[in-house]
Amino acid sequence: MRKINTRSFVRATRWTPREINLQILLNLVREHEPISRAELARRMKIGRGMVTYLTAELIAQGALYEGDTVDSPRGRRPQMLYVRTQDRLVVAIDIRFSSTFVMLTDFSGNSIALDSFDTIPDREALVRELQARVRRMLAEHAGARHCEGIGLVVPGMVEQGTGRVLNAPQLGWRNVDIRGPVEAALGIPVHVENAPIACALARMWLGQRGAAVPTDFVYVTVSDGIGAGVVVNGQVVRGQTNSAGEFGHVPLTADGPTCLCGGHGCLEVYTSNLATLCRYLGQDFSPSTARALLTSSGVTIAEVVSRALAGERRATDALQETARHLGAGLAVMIKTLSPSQIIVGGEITEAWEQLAPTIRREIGERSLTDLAAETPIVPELASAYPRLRGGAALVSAPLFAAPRIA
Amino acid sequence: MRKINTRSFVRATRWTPREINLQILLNLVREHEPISRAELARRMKIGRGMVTYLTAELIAQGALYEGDTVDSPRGRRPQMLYVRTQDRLVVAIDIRFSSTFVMLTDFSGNSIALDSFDTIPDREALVRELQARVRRMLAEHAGARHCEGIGLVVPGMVEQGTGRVLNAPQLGWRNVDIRGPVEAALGIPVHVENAPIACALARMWLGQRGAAVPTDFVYVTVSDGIGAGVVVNGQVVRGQTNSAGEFGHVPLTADGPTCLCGGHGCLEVYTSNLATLCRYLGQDFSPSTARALLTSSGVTIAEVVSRALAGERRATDALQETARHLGAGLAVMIKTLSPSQIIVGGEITEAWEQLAPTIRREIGERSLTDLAAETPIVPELASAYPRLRGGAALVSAPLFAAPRIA
DNA sequence: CGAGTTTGTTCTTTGCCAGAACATTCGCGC
DNA sequence: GCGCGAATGTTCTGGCAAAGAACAAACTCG
Repeated sequence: MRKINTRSFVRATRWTPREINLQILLNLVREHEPISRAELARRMKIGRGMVTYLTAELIAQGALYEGDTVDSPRGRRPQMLYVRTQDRLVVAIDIRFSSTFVMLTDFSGNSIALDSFDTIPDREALVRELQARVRRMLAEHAGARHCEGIGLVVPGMVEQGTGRVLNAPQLGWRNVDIRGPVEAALGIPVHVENAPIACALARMWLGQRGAAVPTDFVYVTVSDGIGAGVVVNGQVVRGQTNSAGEFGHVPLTADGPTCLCGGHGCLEVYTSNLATLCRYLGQDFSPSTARALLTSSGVTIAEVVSRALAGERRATDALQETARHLGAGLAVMIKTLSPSQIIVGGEITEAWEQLAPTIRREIGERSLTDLAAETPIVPELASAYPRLRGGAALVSAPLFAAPRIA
Repeated sequence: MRKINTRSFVRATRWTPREINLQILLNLVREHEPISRAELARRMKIGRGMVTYLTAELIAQGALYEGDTVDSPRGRRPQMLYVRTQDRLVVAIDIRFSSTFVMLTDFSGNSIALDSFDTIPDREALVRELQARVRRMLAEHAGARHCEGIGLVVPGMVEQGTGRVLNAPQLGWRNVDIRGPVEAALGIPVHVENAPIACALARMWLGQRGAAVPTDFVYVTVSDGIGAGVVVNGQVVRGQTNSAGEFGHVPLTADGPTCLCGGHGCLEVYTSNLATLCRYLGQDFSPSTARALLTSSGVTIAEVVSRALAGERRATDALQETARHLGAGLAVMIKTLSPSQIIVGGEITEAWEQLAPTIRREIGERSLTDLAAETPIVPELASAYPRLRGGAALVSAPLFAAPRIA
């Protein structure tokens, strides 16, 4: 049951049914390709004539294409339909504290080329560098294919609509327009999004064919901070001030270490990679000094994870402690949102086999119901480049989104 | 951007635009009544002819009615339209631990008659008592008007669709079908809902005319426990297992008092009315003994609140402590959901002037941004019977809800 | 009392869904 | 090789609702 917003509704016109049915058809093809017109007619419970009519428009638009006919037990051989994704390109850009990644993908998020460089603090220089690298990448790998958009992912709050980066502490950006300069430099439409939300969008829109796509889930990113992209009723939760999903600053205890946010005992001060590293080094976590300490020590989270996998006690202990607190944090998400699953991303997922039992136990101890305790917790490896896939989703998803009506 | 669920979509038919536009029109009349056809045409950006056509159907359905013509500076006098709510009745039932309330209202949630009795532990006897009281109430007050539904509100988890009460600890109900027996006893369709969600629905659907209706907010109920009804993107958040919104069991600190849920330091053990009362009596809170202690002492939360209003130091101190922890709890909601406002219901709101500064200060200390710190916190007095209004909303809201398409 | 203005109704046109009819293409059996 | 049945895909006609013009109604003002 959804309320109609009478201040910003979209009334139905004579073309509305067509818009809706075109989108349903496109999504059905996407999830069941290859699929014939007759099969689509059965699934949508409309006549085959209607399907011919609708597909003709989608083919003319370039959204679908016809493949070969295939064998069938009897009768005329059906002609299969596919979504045109392979020759429609996206450049996904992931700007992080230390490195910036650029990936060329198709509309399905399949990687074509990958590039990375040290993040340049000066913003104008960064845009120039991006311009050069994206142009080179397109020249070398695009061929005749067309790049239809750039999906830019940043570790921070992004204003919906304008694409303005409101606050990205790791980059030191406050109220920065990154979309404008990049769009001007490359002449391609740019979409900007917060990293955890982008990861969630990738899960929602670029999921495996045939896999049940969840409509209520949380994507938790464990890196220098803890972020979360929350999806409820098939839509991302942004909240009034674009700051929803800040589970990283939910306190686990009132008298814990001080966090950068000014609070005490935030989830983040126990479970971020910085916290895990400090623990590994035997140092108390202090948000102001952690970064300096770690650059001087030279140890990275990837190293701690691989040492834990190799069986080094100090590393496994540090990670177990992280897992304990992470479990407590995930329990809060389960209580407040009751998601159908939680996806965890970040370097520590490489050691998931060590972490999972501890996380599961902590959740079990804190769950209100047995069903809640069984909420699937799914790791996503950093090697799948979830942020970059999210960037691809930013560009390709609007093609498949439900039309905004009423 | 919303994803189309290809497993349970509703395709658009030839009548879909009509359905959508009828609902938009109905909602516009509701929020701007009295309103003329010409004004509706301007707001919907359609021709007046179309409005005549659509209103004719709504009038035939009995959803709208024509009022008198009114003066206008020049030209033909417009004929005003109204939503027919006054002669369409709802029986709202609120079953609580100690008392059960029955209210007869119209479709706008306006009270016509109110009745209450001690909650009967035996379920069959309770249903018989409800049957008798509802019948008497309808006989005495309904007149020629028709009761179109019963909205039943319970303090516990309710399964969407079946109306089954999965777990209501205060009533000792587990997996109870209350809808079936009441429907059978009275022959009127029954809708069952969890109390905090019902309160949120009342806010969303029975808000004041002309007032901006928020599409992202949280309704927090402070009573024997802490509950929350969460609305995101104009829809209630239920989650996978109908257990979303359990902010009452989010821990504020890891080593606090033990809660009934088995956790430690839950928001509920600091801020529920039981906790406040124990604090007032100078007793440590223990969930298992609290209820017995309070029945023996005979003090109620309403008394503590009135003593605080009278200036009794022990009472104001107890409430201030509650407000401090409640502020910490609300800060968690603001961080995770970024709502446009939080509504607080319960007896303690009578002392809101004492509580508000403390709550505001605690939220301010814990907010990530200035905007978040300014999130409006709005009290709703118990005298407004929010649960019963929620019961009314359960019946009347579906009439106004957006059609389910795509 | 007529001109001007606004409201509300009626009527025609246009576009899309719905469903029947038709064309196409295959396997199978004689 | 040819007819038949079956399934796919296309075309055509009908009906309904939106769009918008034309018209009727009702009021004010000079």
